[in-house]
Amino acid sequence: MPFGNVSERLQQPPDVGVSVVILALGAPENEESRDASGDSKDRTGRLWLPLVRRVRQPFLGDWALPGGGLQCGISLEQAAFAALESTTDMHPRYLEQLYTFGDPKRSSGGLPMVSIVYWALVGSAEIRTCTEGGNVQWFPADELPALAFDHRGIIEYALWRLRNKIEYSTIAARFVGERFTLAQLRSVHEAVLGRSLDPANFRRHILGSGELEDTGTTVIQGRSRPASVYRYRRAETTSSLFSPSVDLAHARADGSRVSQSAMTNAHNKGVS
Amino acid sequence: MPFGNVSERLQQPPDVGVSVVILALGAPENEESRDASGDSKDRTGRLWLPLVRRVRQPFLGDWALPGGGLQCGISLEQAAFAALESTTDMHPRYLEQLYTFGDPKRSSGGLPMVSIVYWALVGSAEIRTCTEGGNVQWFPADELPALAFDHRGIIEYALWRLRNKIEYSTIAARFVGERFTLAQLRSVHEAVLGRSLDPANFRRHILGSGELEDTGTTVIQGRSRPASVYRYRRAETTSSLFSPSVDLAHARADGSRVSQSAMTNAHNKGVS
DNA sequence: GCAAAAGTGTTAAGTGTACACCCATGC
DNA sequence: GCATGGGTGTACACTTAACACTTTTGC
Repeated sequence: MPFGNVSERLQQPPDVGVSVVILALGAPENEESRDASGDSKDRTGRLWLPLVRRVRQPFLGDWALPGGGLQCGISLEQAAFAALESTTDMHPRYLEQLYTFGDPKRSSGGLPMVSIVYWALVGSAEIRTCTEGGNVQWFPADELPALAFDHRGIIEYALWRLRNKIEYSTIAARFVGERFTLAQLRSVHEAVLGRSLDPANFRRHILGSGELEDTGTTVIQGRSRPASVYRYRRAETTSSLFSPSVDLAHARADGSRVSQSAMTNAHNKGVS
Repeated sequence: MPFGNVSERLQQPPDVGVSVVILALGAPENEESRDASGDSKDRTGRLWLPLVRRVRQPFLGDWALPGGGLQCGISLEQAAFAALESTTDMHPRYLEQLYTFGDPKRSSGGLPMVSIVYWALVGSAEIRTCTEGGNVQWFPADELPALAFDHRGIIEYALWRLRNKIEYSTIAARFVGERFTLAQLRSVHEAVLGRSLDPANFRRHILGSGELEDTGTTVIQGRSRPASVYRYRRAETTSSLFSPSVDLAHARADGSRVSQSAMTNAHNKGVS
């Protein structure tokens, strides 16, 4: 790592790092903002994300996205994966590149910095096992604290991308378990979109896509009629160059796939 | 710029550069592949792009995307702008970030390399003024030569993105002049999409979007009824963080805007 | 029985597509 | 007049959204 004063550094290429916007429906329960967030229904009905408190200037004390530097020999996806694991101890169930930010003004007086930003989704089950370190804390996506650099805008962009993508892809499955009822899947869509959806039309739309299959079993949720349990069909193996969402199989110790191409869909309209 | 052998370099962060996929309908006429491309209608009916011949290993002699290194003090967009101007002497009429490629395998034996890739559109008028240097040559997008690194896949991705985006945004205007007939605009769509469109439905669709306004003048194209001349409305000034397409005003000597937010459109479905 | 949620059916409105048709010009 | 492309009208298929209705459970 080269050192030098600011004027020397301006002659060189800027630092390049990888950051991750990690999104989940809910947050760990061993966390401080519990008292402010109401009951557990309020938790799982909103999007939450972990942030890291900065321990140096600039933006000392503000909150920032988890991230790390670039290294040779590993891919950008693996770098994002590592940044996610080192801060939250969780495995993402979806990971895709968001955008690369490099405007000199974004560092606000610090040294120039290029950030290759990924966004990740983690399932509700993984959140419970999350160990919360001293400088890592979860926040509701709609009640963010003071953020360092341009990270607030980056998070807004990730949320916008999630809202768009949930309408034409199967990423909602990353928030729930392998088996789920249509009501559970619908509540995910409602939490992300921020509005209620017609259960009848949601059913027809999601089943009509052919992505789901009935497992044959039913579960009783409340004091109502039992609901059929569905799962996503396998063989979403149409991965191609036109689907930059990453296959993390090679990056995971257990070798399980966490991301099938989520968007070779013809309805996809390009990132932005 | 640090030097060292390969094993030393593997300890350090990889090199980071900016590359550009430059697309146009047509190519300069002072160019060698003229004899192979047929008449001028064949030229303007297809997408062309300029490539640079590599003069060093790896991939010596193959063709590659124009690009350059990163510098502090300028934005990524400005770096892409500079790479475009230095190779083709042209001003882009549209410029947007495509994707950042960083897989270690993509260098194929060379040193690890991260490429922040942009894609650009240039108008037909600018192409004629293009000076073609010795190592720069234009190729049809559907007849590419041997390409270095993973640049073929990058170009395919850019073309896929263009085909998607032309259906819900106004980027087709970047290929034509400020004033145009609906037939001219339709021929752009047909060239990009690779299929013919119903003139009546195209008219209704494009006029129904409210983006065009009639200039009141007409032109006679062939031996047919005169066609009304349209232009895009001004005040596409809803630029926001959700529209990463770049405003190049600050990067242009004449100060004219070349890109208004081309996609705060609700139909946008995220990049990929 | 009653409440609540699962699941089905129906209908009106909107959208995309194919194609028939008229209009204005050059020849 | 005739051919050509500009421009309008229209019918049909399909999708979307709203909502009434039936079914199956807990209480």
